[in-house]
Amino acid sequence: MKKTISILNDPGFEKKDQILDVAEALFSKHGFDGVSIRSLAKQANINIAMVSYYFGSKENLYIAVIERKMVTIRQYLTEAFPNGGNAWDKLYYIIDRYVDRMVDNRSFMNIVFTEVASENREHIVDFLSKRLADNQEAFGGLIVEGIKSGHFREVDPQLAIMSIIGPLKLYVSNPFMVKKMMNENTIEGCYSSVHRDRMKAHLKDLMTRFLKP
Amino acid sequence: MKKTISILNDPGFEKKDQILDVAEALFSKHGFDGVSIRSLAKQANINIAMVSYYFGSKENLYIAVIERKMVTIRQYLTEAFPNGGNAWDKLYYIIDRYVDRMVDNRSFMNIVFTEVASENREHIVDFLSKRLADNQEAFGGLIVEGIKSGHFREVDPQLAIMSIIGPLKLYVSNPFMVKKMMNENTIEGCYSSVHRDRMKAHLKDLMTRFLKP
DNA sequence: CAAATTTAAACAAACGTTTAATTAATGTGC
DNA sequence: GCACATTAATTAAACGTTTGTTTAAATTTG
Repeated sequence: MKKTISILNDPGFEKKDQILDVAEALFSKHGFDGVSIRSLAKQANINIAMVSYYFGSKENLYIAVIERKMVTIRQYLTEAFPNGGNAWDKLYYIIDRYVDRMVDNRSFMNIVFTEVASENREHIVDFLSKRLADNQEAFGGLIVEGIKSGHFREVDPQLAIMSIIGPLKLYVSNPFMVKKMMNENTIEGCYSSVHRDRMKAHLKDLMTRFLKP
Repeated sequence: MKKTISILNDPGFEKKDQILDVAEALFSKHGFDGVSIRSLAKQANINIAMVSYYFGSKENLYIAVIERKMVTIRQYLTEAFPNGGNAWDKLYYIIDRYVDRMVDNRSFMNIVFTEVASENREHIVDFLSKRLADNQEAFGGLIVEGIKSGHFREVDPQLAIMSIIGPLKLYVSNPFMVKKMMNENTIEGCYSSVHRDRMKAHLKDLMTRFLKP
C-alpha cells in the first residue's frame, strides 16, 4: 500500500491528480480522439494499465478531468458578489474575475467548448452547456439589471455577452495566433499579468463604450 | 471509364468533391482523429478504398479539404476593395463581407482554427496561419489607416481585431451555444439572413462605439 | 502476511491502407 | 455502328498497426 490513509486525501490522490493533469493538457490540445492511452501514459510516466486501474476507462478519465475542474467552477459561481457599487462597478468586477478564471483554466475551457461543439457525448454536453449557461446568465443578469437601472443603454444582452466571451475565448484558446498578435515568443508570455491586464482593460473599455447611454 | 473528359472538369471531379464535402463537415465537427475512413465512407456512400484511390491517404484528404477552400479564400483576398469612402465606410464594408465569409465557410474556418491551435502538422499550421494573418492584416491596416486619418481614435489595432473576430468566431463555431442564445431550434436557423444581419449590425455598432474619437 | 500498486504481456476490435478481382466507361480500327 | 482492347472506377477481402482494455504475475506498502 502506497496510499496515505487520510481524511484529507482520497486514496491514490497524488497519482490520480498527476494523471488528470497530463490528461487535461493533452485532451485540451489534441481532443479526446487525438490522445492515446499509451502517449498519455508515456507523458505521465505511468504504466498504460493505470488508467483503467484508477478510472476504469478512457471516457471515464475524460469525465474525471471535467468533473475535477467543475468543482472549482462551481465554487466560482457560489462566491459572494460584491454588494456595494452600481452596475458599472459590478460589470468591471465580473470582467476582471472572468478573465482570470478563463486564463487560469484555459485548458479546461478548451475541452468544455470543444465538447459542447462536437455534441458527441450527450450527457456531458447537457451537463457542460448548463454550466456555460449559468456563467453567461451571470453576465446577462448584470446587463439586464444595468439597463433597468438606467446605467446601460438598451442593448441586446446576448450580443453583449458574446462581445465579452468572444475575444476572451480567442485569447485563451489560440495561443499560436495570440503569440503573433502579442509579439511574444512563449505561450506563458501571452498569459503573463501584463497581457492579462491588457485584456481586462480592453474588455472593460470596450463594454464601457458599448453600454454607456 | 466513367469520367467525362472535359477542360472544365478534373477527372473524377464530382466524386472527389462529394468526398471532400463530407470530409469537411466531419473534420470540422469531430477533428482529424475523430473521423475514421470507414465512417466517412459510409456517410459519403463510397467504398473505403476510394479515399486512398483519390487522395492517397487520410492526411492527404485532410490537406485536400483545406486546399480546396483555400482557392476560395485567396479569391476573397484579391477581390477589389471599394475605392471611394472614408475609413468608416471601409470598415463597415469589410465587416459585412467578413461575416458572410465566415458563416458561409464555417466548417472550414473551424478546421483552420483547430488545426492552428493544435500545432500538430507544422507545414499546414505555417500555411494556414499565414492566411489568417493576411485576413487580420486586412482589418489591421484599415484600423491603422483610420487612426492616421483621424476618423478613429487611437486604439490597439490588435485588440480591435480580436473584438471583431472573437464574437464572430463564437457565432460560427459554437452552434449549440448559439442555438440557445438565438432561441433557434435548428442550426440553419442560427445562420439565416436574420441572424447574419443581426451579427453584422452588432459588430458595426460595437466597433463604431469603440473606434469613434 | 495482506492489501494496494505496478508491471509486462496479451486481448479483441478498430484503424488506415493495400491488394487483386470485377465492373463500367472510353478509345480505336474497321 | 460494332467488336475489342484499354483504361478508369469500384468492390470485398485482407494486410499489418494501433487502439482501449484486461490479465496474471511481480512489487511495494502498511
